[in-house]
Amino acid sequence: MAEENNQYTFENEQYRKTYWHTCSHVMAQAVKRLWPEVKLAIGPSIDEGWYYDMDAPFAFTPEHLEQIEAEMRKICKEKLKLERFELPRAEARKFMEDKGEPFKVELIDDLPEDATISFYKQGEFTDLCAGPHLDSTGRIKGNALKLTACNAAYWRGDSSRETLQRIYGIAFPKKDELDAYLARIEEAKKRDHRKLGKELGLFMLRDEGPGFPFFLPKGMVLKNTLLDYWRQVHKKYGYVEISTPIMLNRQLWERSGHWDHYKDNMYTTVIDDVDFAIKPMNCPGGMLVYASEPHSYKELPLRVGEIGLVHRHELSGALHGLFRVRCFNQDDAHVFMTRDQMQDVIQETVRLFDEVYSVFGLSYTIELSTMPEDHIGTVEEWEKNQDILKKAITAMGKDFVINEGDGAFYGPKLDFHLADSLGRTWQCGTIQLDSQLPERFELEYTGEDGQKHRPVMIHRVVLGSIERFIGVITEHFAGAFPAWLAPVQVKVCTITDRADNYAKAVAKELDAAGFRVETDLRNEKIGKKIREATMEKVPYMLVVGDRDIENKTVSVRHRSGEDLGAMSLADFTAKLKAEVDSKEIK
RNA sequence: GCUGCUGUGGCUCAAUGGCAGAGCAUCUCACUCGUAAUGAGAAGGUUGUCAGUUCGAUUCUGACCAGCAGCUCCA
Repeated sequence: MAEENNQYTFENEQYRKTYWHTCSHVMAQAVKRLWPEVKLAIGPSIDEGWYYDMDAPFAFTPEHLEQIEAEMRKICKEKLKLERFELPRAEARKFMEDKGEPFKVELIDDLPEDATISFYKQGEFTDLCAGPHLDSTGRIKGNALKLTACNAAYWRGDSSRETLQRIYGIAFPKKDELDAYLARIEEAKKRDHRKLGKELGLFMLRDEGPGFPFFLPKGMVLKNTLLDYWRQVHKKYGYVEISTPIMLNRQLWERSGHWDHYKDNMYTTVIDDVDFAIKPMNCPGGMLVYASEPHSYKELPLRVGEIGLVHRHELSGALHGLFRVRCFNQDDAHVFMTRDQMQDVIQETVRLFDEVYSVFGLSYTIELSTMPEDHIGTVEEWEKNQDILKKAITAMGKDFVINEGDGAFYGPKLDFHLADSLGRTWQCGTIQLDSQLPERFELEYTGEDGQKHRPVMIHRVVLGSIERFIGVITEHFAGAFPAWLAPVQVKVCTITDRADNYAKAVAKELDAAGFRVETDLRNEKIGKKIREATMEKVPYMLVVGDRDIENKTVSVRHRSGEDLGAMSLADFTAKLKAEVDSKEIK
């Protein structure tokens, strides 16, 4: 407990959580003072700050939040002591019933019969809570707290239950820290890929197709460059590539299990009286390719990649820029192997992931998702497969956290969550172990013994969805993509129209050398051209004027503002080539 | 899908129950300029859609669509 170790600093995570937890109670107290009819549900501290869920007869607005904040500051000034006391369950229940707090009663009802329930009292306000808490509301710095949002949340996370009002807050020991936090949030908003995507002309979304992104010319360059790299890496790791149809008949989806387990998210249609579904996943098509010819153990592990366009009908409220769409390209691959090869293949796949992510300077955390309620296959099979995943990852010296019951319906998986430069994480890569689909599709290979055997397989994506990955790196780089990825790598800017022909010749030469180059020959001042190219995040600007024509040079400026001076075009080309080839992040 | 909010030229945003405005971008003209915005002019909008109230609706009401925040969901 914070009081005991006397670590009154946010460096101490326990203290930080306790601080925020107490803030949440102060917030609840403030709300009850202002609107006694509000029913309290639950108010934990979270990774950043806290929230409190409550049932109010109206929806909170930003104006309400200001009122609540003011009341919270008052409570802090009052320096109310937090006193802990305990009651047996039955008394605790009656206590909350008398106070007219139905959600608290429900919480108590879920505790064991013989439980003793702790409460914290601060002034006139008492709340059910396990603690710990600060010893006084006076410990909270009133001017360094802020209520950041009010929103809806389901009671107990259940969409069939009451919709409650949730208020989020954040607080720090000092006002500077609050200001720094708020500044960081502002910075995050500037990096939002939806904003940058529009500004940089990467992609767009239209009312005519909610969740179906359009890629614009510059976004397409990004996507294709990414895919070129992807193909290069996968070739190195021994993958072959296939492409399977977007639409296949119902029978196939019934066989794969998708019709039963995933139908609500699938787009279906009827053609010549036969049900068809647009693929939400690539695997059944991949199964058909494997099954189309006999295989030998000598071919295994057989690594088959597919950049597959999938469609999934996600709930309208879940859509979010490129992070959550209804149609996207998966950089999918299925690796067919013998049971003996499983661990090696998983480890090889993780090495491939490491190689790809490091190119972008992205770090990740791993989650192991285990057997869900709705699954196919036996429990023994699941446990065996989960163990293999654990063993493979542990042997590589990597940490993981377990995400209970979140596996795919056909098998357990390792999910790779990428952190962007602001520390937010997005699931991108996944490695899913599957012995069910080979069974359902009766896949076989001929073993050394001349007998037919059933292979096992993994489904895996590195980038995840190309769309999501583009969103992640857009935010990660704040739109300033490394030169090898930048849609436009060089902008040749003229000082006067006397340099037009020279600029065109420079651009032509760069284009011939394989670079993506644009010219800015507009009748504008050089300052304006520099400004606009910088805002477009073009890595290099080549300024050319009379002096450069005379000396046969280009004056090089990096988007960071650094002036690299005049050099020959050959020198610049060599420099850029080195930067592109090394995929340097700059 | 749920709760709340939002929707005005290509973009960012004003304003109003009585002829809809600015900046940027676009086009034209002048300026020919050395590292983050040269000046002037022109053109551009049935205010998301459909109903309703009203003498009159972009403004008020309702439904729908889309977006935003969060929840739920997420192979």
